[in-house]
Amino acid sequence: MAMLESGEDYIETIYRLKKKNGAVFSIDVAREMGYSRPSVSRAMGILRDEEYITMDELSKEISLTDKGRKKAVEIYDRHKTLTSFLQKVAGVSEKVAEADACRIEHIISASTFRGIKNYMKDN
Amino acid sequence: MAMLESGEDYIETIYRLKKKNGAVFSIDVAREMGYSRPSVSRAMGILRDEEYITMDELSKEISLTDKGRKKAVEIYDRHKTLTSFLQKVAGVSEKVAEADACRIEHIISASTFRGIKNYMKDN
DNA sequence: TACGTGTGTTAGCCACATCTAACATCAGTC
DNA sequence: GACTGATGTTAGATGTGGCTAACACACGTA
Repeated sequence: MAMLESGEDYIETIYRLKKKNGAVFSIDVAREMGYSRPSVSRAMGILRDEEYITMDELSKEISLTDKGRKKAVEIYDRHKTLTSFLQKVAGVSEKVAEADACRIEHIISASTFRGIKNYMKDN
Repeated sequence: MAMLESGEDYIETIYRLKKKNGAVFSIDVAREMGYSRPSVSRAMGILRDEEYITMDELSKEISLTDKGRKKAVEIYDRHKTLTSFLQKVAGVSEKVAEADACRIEHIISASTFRGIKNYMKDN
C-alpha cells in the first residue's frame, strides 16, 4: 500500500513527539492529534506494515525506522519551510501559517516545493 | 450538507466549460475531470440539492444558479491567483503551478489567501 | 490476591467519493 | 416503427479514515 496523506501526519506527529518527549506511545499520538485510540492503533498497524515504524512488543513504545525517519524529516522540513514562507509572503500569524502549511505540505509537488525553498534562501 | 472539497472542483469545471463551450452537460464534466458518468451524475444530484446548479429536465443542460456562479467565481479567482503566485515565487511552469493551485485552492484559509492576493497586488 | 485504571486492539459502524454493471431514455437512421 | 448509440441514472462494491463499544492485558495498590 502506498503512503497516504494521513500517514504523513501520523509520522510527523511521532517525530515531533519524539523530539519533545523522548519516548512515544500510541496514546500520545492520539492526544496530540485529537483522534481516538482505535484510529491511532489502526494507523500504527499500517505504518508498521509499511515499515515506517516499529513497536516494542511489550512496552509498545513506537520508534521510527530509517525509512520512517527519512520521511519524517522530509515532511517536517516541508512543514517548517511552508510555515515561514506563508508568514513572510502572506503576512499571516504563525498560527494561521502553521495551519495552512499543515494541509499544503501533503499536496504540494516536489518542483513547487523546491521553488519555494529556493525563494526562502534568496529572500 | 455542507459544500465539500470535491464539490468545488465540479463547480469550477462547470464554470470553465461554460465559458469555453457555452452549454454544459454531465458527459462534458466527466470527460474533463476523467470521472465516470455515474460519479458525475451523483455529484450533480448533490449540487442540485444544494442549489448550486439546475439541470434542464429534458435537455439535461447544466446551469449555475446565482449561488453557484458566486461560488465558481470565488474558486476560479483563487485558482488563477494561486497559479500566478506559484509561477512567480516558486518559478515553476504554468502547468505545474496550475496542478498545485488546483489542490491548494480547496484547503487554503481565507486569511492566507487574502495575504497572497495582497502580495500579488504589490509585486 | 483481587481489583481498578490506563493503554492497546478488535469488531463493526458511518461518511465520502470513486468505480462497474445494468437499466432508462432520447434521438437519429434504416 | 424498430434498432442503435449516446447520455443519464440506479444499485451495489470498494477504499480511506474517522468513530464507539467491548475486550485484553499489564501494573500498581488496597
